[in-house]
Amino acid sequence: MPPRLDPMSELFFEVNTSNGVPVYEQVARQIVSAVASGGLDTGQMIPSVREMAKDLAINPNTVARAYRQLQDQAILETIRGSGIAVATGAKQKCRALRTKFIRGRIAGVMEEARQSQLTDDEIMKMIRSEMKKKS
Amino acid sequence: MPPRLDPMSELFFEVNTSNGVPVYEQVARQIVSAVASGGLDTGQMIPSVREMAKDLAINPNTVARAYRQLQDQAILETIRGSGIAVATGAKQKCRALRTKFIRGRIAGVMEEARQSQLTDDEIMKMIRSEMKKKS
DNA sequence: GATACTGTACTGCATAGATAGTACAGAAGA
DNA sequence: TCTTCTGTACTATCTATGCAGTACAGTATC
Repeated sequence: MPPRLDPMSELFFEVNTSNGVPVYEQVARQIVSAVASGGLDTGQMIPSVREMAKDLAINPNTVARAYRQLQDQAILETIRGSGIAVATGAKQKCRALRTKFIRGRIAGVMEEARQSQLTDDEIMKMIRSEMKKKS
Repeated sequence: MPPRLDPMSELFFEVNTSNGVPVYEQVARQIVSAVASGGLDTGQMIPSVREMAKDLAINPNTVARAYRQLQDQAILETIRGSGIAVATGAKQKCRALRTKFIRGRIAGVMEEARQSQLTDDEIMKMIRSEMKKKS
């Protein structure tokens, strides 16, 4: 069995408690991204609930909730008494999830922009300008 | 004084109670968009709290909250006993608000996409594809 | 076997949003 | 003047959500 991952040495998880996004969602999402990008491989043990909670300065239950959500999607699997590992076939699922999630966000913004009666040109201008800012 | 606007005849307000966005926010946002786009002009009386509530099948207090929020921003002004009208200079304010809001949304999605370790190319591909879908 | 670690279930608390009800002040219109 | 409409204020309640704290069950390790 692969050694457990040191949460802060290789991955750079962080939570923002003031942006409205539930903390457990942020944790789950970052795990999905890490698996999708290859930062976490199948079979790899992830940090324990308590360890992750300590490092992120959040409640263990919040971490457990994120893990459970990913378990329900068969992305993580529990080895009781030992820990939680990345499940077989998780990478493909996570890539699909990531795409679906971001596409959903984009669609949401498009819908809001449409309701605001902005033209496609105006929207694209804003997008390009924000994308420049980012990099 | 201009006649009060019939809420459903000229504007097409609608609320979605299952998308997580507070109803009062949706109402306020649609008014801002209407003013920004010229659907509502300065001096125009908007539907009364009770009328709007009835048409949208929501609580009058929820409508009042949306109106109050816009009053605080000097976009609407109260004429006690008569109703609420679009304030002077509201159009410019609303255009600025709308832009700020949508830009913020776009920036949020960009940030999420970055955290998901997607490249700018991948993001742009998704955006173009979603924009096609929309129209 | 004892200890220390795993995950997990359960309960309670705090907050935010929406609703409902009531009451009040001011203006329009018959 | 009287009625009816406006907005506004205030309180209470219900619900959903997020999070913290505690306790419990199973496994690894010495």
